[in-house]
Amino acid sequence: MDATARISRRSGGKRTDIRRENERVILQAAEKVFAEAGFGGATMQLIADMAGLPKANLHYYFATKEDLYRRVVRNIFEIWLDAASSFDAATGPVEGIGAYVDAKMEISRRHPDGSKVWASEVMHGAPVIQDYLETTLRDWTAGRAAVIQTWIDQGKMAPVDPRHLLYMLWATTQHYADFGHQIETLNDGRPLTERQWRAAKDSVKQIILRGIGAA
Amino acid sequence: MDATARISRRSGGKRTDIRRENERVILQAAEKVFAEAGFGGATMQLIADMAGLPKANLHYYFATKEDLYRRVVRNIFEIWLDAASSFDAATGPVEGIGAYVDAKMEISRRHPDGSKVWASEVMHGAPVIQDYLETTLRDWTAGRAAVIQTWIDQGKMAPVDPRHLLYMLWATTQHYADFGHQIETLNDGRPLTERQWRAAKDSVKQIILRGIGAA
DNA sequence: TCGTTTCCTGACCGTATGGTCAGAGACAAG
DNA sequence: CTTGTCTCTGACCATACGGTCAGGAAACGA
Repeated sequence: MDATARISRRSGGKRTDIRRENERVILQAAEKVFAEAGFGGATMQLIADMAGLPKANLHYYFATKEDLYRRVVRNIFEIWLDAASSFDAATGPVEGIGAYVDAKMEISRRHPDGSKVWASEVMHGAPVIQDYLETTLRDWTAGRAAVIQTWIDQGKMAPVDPRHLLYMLWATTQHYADFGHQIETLNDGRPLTERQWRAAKDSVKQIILRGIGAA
Repeated sequence: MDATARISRRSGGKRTDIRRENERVILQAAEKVFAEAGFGGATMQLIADMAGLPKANLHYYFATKEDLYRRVVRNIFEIWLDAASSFDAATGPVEGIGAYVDAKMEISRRHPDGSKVWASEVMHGAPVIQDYLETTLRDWTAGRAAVIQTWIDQGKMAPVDPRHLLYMLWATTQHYADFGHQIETLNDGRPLTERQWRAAKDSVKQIILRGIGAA
């Protein structure tokens, strides 16, 4: 790499900034629109309006609607994978699962749109991220299931099927994002308060940890 | 109602049969297509092809795509309300919640498409069934929460927030329908067997019932 | 300043979609 | 057979959509 290339690629470069900033704005708008309307219901025009850019400009950064969608889905997937680290550092179920629930509940709270896009994608048969399910997610799941199994073997929790436990963790935490509208309606039309979010986390942790005989 | 009208409206009448049968076929096809593609991605042509009818015929029975969609959503909602009866006849959490989980898991297994359509609808802000959420579902939820509270007061289970418990029941059971594709992928690409479904039900019941101190 | 690359966008295009409609066909009642 | 009602459908229409493109504007390096 020569000096010229190094300079033109430096992260603070104006060119780079423009591209990065616009991609960020577009991805953010796209996440929202895909979450609200689904892939089929979303339109490039709607995303463009929400991003404050002409539609043709979107196609300059993302060749097709599907490319844009793919990026949105991968983004949320990576956020979730990060939350997995909660699991690793732990020495037992109370610590590990507790931290994992906290992390995933926080994601449901902070990134409800991304969660909905992911849910939608999987519900429709995962047309664009099937390979991720079969590789990354499969490996991740096998790894955590093994960890849970060792906890069981060590007598740190009751013998439960690790996979069904994982499904329950995913379902319960993501429910607060995917079905947030329903929860809000049942909460007299008001979003959960800080206090209520804490109660939700505590309830989930309490029931599950006690349910697996770890608390 | 005079004799003529009575005859022409009798349930076995040929005219009535044609209408009912065609509506049934259309609704069945629509449920599948809406589940697979979402409201925006579904097309009347696709539904027509799946139902084996010309597109114009669909518009004879259902004026608009939205009318058809509305009917599909209400159908699954009523199926779920029926499952609620499991709750009522019970005298305690083990019996009541156990039966409710069984009923909802069975629905996830038998009507995964309906479940997906419902999930999609709620995720997108419940544009067509918001009134149902605010009336029927709100009442139902309040009623069951009260039942759970009495069980707590009677010492039949630990003090947990009834609402978060209900959310967990909904989330966990519906997960097996809505994320069925993901579960199948993690099950080496094979659908859950009869045995595995039983294991799933048992795991869910075991963790939750124990988690609320009822088992 | 000049040349080059990147960025931007109004106007445009082919296609697919939801929906309409006139009229044909099926059936029952008198 | 006649009349009236319900069922059916090919052909059609206006619109909206994803995507393209030519060419202008802006940002650089030299």
